[in-house]
Formats: sequence, C-alpha cells, structure tokens
Amino acid sequence: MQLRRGDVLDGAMAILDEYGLGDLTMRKLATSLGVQPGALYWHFPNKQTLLGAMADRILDGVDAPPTAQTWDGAITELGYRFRGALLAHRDGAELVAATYASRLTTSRARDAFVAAALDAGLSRAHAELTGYALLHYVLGHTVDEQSRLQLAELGALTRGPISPAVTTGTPATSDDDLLDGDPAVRFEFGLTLLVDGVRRRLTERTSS
Amino acid sequence: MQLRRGDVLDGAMAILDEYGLGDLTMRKLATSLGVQPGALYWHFPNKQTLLGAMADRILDGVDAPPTAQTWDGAITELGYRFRGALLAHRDGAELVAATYASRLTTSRARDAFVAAALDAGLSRAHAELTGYALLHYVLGHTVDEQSRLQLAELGALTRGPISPAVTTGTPATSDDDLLDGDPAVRFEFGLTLLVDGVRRRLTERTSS
DNA sequence: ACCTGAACACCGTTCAAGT
DNA sequence: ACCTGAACACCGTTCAAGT
Repeated sequence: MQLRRGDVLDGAMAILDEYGLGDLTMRKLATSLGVQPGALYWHFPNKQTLLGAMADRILDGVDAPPTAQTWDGAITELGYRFRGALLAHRDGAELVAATYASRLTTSRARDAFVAAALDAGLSRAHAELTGYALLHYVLGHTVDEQSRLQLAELGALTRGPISPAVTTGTPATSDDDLLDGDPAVRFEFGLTLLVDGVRRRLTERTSS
Repeated sequence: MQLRRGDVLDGAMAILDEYGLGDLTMRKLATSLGVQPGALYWHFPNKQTLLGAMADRILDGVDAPPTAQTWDGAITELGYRFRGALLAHRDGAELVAATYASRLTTSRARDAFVAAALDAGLSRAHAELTGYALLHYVLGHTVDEQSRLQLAELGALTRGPISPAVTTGTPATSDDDLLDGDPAVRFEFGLTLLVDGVRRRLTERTSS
C-alpha cells in the first residue's frame, strides 16, 4: 500500500490527538505509518509545512457564513466556532497560533470576521482592523484556556489514583477552574467587550 | 570565576537578542559561558524554568502603576507598555506567550490591567475578566506583529544585497507593512475596541 | 514515482566523579 | 558547592541507492 499525502496528514492528526504536539515527531509519525522517516519528505518538504496543513484541517469550515441574523450575533457565532475548532484537538490552539505566526496556513478565518464587520456597517479599513483584533483575541484566549485545561488534566492524573468512576459523575472541573472561573464565561466577556467596541464605532458614525 | 544564576540569565538573554529563540539551546548557552552543558543544571532545574526567568526579566516593570490621569488612558498606557516590553527583545512575544501557557512566569502584568479596570469602576469579577481579555489581546497581537516583523527582516535580507545606506534613509517599512498597514495602528484599534467595551459596561451601570 | 538505509549535525537531561 | 566528562535517548533533514 503506497502512502499518500492524506495518509500522512491523517496519521499526524491521530498522533496530535492522542499524544500532543510535543510528541508529534517526524520519526514517531513515520513509525506509526510503517515507513522510514525519510519517506515523509517526499510528501511534505518539511515539518513546518505539515503543521500548516494540520492547521488548515483544524480550521476547516470555521470561515463558513454565520447563520445568526444580527451582525453582533454573527461575530459572536464566528468567535465561538473558531474557539471550538481549536479546542477540538489536543494542542489545537498552540498549533494554529504557531502556524499563523509562520504564515503557513491558508485558512480564511480572519476574512470571515472581516466580512461580519463589514455587514455590521464598518468601513473596509475598520473591518480589516476589527478582523485582526478578533483573531488575536480568540487565539490569545484559547491558547491560554487550552494550556490550563491540559495542565489541570495532568495535575489530576498526577495528584493520585482516584477511582475513575468518581470523575464520571462530577463535571470535569479542576482546582484551577474553580479559582479562575469558567473559561467560557471569560471568553464570552472579552468577545462582548470587542463587539461593544464595534457597536460604539457604529453609533458614532450614525450620530455624526 | 564561578558562574552565578544571574550570569546564566544574562547569557541567555544575549543569545535571545542576537540569534533568537530557536538558537537558544542549553548547549550553545553553555559554550557561550565557557562551561559544560551539565553545569547549567546546577543553576536551573531545566530549560523551561530558565525561559520563565527570562520572561520575568522581559516583563520587569510593566506592572508599575500607570501615570495617566484617566482610567482609559491608564489601560492604554499599560497596553502599550506591555507590547513595548515584548517587542524590545527578539522573539520576546513568543517567549512570553509560551511561558504564560506553562505558568512559569511570576509577572503581575495582568494584575496591573485588573487594577486599572477596578479604577475605572468595574466590579472585581468584571475587572478580572477584563484583565484576561486585555492580556490575551496584547499577547495575541504582539506575537503576530513580531513574527511578521522578523519574517520581513528575513525577507529583506534574502531578497538581496541592497546597500545598507539606502535603508538608513527610508523608514523601516517592508512589503508586508505596506499591504497590512501599520502594526501600531492595528494595535491601537483593537485596544480602543476593548476600552470602548469597558466604557459601555460603565455607562450601563450608571444609567440603571 | 516513491521509499530505504544510513548518515549528519544536532538536541535536553542525567549523574558519577572530580575539585 | 559547583563543575566536568561522558553518556542516554532522542531530534529534523538529506541523499545516494534501490524498486
């Protein structure tokens, strides 16, 4: 059976979800595919490009038009969708943030924010700037949220052998969650600040 | 001459500024200090802890009380100060973002934002949430801004041997800057959206 | 066209032993 | 107390050679 580019990508996603970004090495990936490390370099020029393709897969669909009827609903919907996509894979936020930085993603996630800001009534220039602000906020928040989550899971495992049956009944809250509050509430609040910021720009326009 | 913890930190910061985070290895650091790699592990338990100490140094002073007279001026001042601290060192934003994720920084930068939000008149809970939103936005924005900057510098070097004298006269704008606009403008815009979001919460309080 | 075998030039970390 | 020497268990990437 010959290896195809998609198989490499699938294998990489599987390792990511099961072991995390730190354990995603070209050598482990090759082993899991039953192939020599060098074989991967026929399908991807380097690891960074592979990570870029993974980021694209993680973000696949987030740029679809929102279903909400209002402009603020649309922006909020896109924000939650973006965050959800990142949280759906172990280290998803970190991977996407790193890939955004290296400019190896082809995702048009930011464009979706820009389109929603245009629909709200902002000028092209302001809509573009709003797209950046939303993108940066969601990325910054979700990287933080996911790393907390994973540190808490690690802590829960380290803290001791509690019967797994116990954790099934209780909601998956950790010590840190209790101290720092619900991450969804935190996310929503920041998103609302930005949306209200946009609202203010709109009323200034109309009233002048 | 015996090596002190501070010397290791100084050496690490020097490598960061000159060669970047990717070239900051324990081995290179040891060589630059004229010592064996193992010696470093007497002063720092591991590389992560060293990176945490570096992040603390980068963020040193950003949590000082702002001088601005108004609450919105104070938040803006803190935002610019935070961003400035990150931009002052090569890969500073990436390093601090990674360290925030691993919770190995002792910086109270977020607390400064929270204090400013309290001064604005927000409740404790809302001020805390505002602190997170501001922190995440500044971090997300500046990681992006700095990676663009460094990709542009790399591109400028790669694109060819233009006389260094030419770049002295012209402002340090790259092709990407022209396409994507002034990063300071982008930063200011997002910060204003958040500040205006806070403002809205304040007026709702007072008017109800 | 696609992959192997084998190497190159690295990593972070550990730890007995030295001074 | 502080460091060396030397190893352990890895990395990403390249590339002639095979099929």
